[in-house]
Amino acid sequence: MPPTSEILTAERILEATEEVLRRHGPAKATVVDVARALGVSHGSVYRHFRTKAALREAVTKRWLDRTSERLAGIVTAEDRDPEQRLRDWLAALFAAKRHKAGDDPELFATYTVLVEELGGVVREHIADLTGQLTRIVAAGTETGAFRVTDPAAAARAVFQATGRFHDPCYAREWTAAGVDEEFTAVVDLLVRGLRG
Amino acid sequence: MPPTSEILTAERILEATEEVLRRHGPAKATVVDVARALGVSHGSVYRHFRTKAALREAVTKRWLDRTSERLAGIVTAEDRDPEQRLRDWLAALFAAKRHKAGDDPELFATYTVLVEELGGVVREHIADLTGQLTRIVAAGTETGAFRVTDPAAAARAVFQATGRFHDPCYAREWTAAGVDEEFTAVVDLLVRGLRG
DNA sequence: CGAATGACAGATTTCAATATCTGTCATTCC
DNA sequence: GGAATGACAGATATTGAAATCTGTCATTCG
Repeated sequence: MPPTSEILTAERILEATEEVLRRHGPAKATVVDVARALGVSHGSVYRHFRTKAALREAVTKRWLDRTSERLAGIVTAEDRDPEQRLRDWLAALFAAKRHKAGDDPELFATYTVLVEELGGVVREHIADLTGQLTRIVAAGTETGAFRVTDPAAAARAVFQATGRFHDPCYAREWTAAGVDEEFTAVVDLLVRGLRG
Repeated sequence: MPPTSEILTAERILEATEEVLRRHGPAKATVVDVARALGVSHGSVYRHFRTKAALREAVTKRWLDRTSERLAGIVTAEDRDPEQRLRDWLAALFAAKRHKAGDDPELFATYTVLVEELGGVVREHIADLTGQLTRIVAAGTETGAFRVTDPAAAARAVFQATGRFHDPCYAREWTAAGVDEEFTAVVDLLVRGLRG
């Protein structure tokens, strides 16, 4: 019944790590804490993750991937035209980030710190997201809804132009009044630009 | 001849403050340091600025205003059409920020920290900048170059959508390869959107 | 035999004492 | 008399010794 009796897997370590991060924050969360939470020695944790940095990286990647997976469904939603899919996707990204930031601010702040120290993981995540966006823009180009010469470049521009609504450095402004109108204004402007 | 012989003015205190900030950084710069640099007692500094926070605010406002003033000239450049003026203005804003960040990274980092703790000053500065943008967008609406219903809202959207190229939180990416192409891609997309 | 342990060295963090700073104001100086 | 000073109380920052953590590895355990 105690977790001690179960087999120690990487996944269980990641779960415990997230819990420790939520409790202690990024600065004070230690590998020893994680081991304590699992009822094992810290040496056992090092069997699954070579360094503390690797553990932090893995748990952050896991967290970012949860968002990517949610959005992936919108890319292939054939029941909506590309323009609507683009709007849905951007709105879903904004909503996902805003909920993460609003529901558990401690954990969000924690991951924001982690994300800053993990350049590679973030670049990969952003490449993943702009890849999804590219597929939507390309679909719109094919149907004639959008008129762009380079869907990938356009997707990158759209992603960067909406940074205010998904980049953690703006998180504190996501609760301000009127932010939804601002979001709509930016997205409308971008969609008009894509239509050419 | 020594600065001690000159009259102690708010401006001289602000100059000394900027120098102290450049040398010591935002965390270690003290009012005593400023007074020492001027060869006066720290009590004299408090005659001109009620608190340390007020001094930091004044020096930051001065720094931000230097950028606003440079850009104001572009708003009224009658020899260029509104679309070109918009492109010029955004490029000038990006160039100004990028140079500030590149030429004196220490001081830029310092002011970035100050800006973060001074919500009011920044809001005012942003209102100033979006006000300038609004005048350009409104001019374009009058000539028919742009088709927007609310120039102020459109200006705000353009400002927010270009955040990646003027918000200090992205400063570290302004030296990356390809950032100029990214800037052009975003501005092109926005201009197309304004043309409707 | 492979998984887990815990003692260990060196690096990092904590904590409490010590020093410095902020902001005030009675006094000095010109 | 108005500007400047410097002593002062309370708040904040620095410092270095002690505690904790990271990462390794010889040993134990099942």
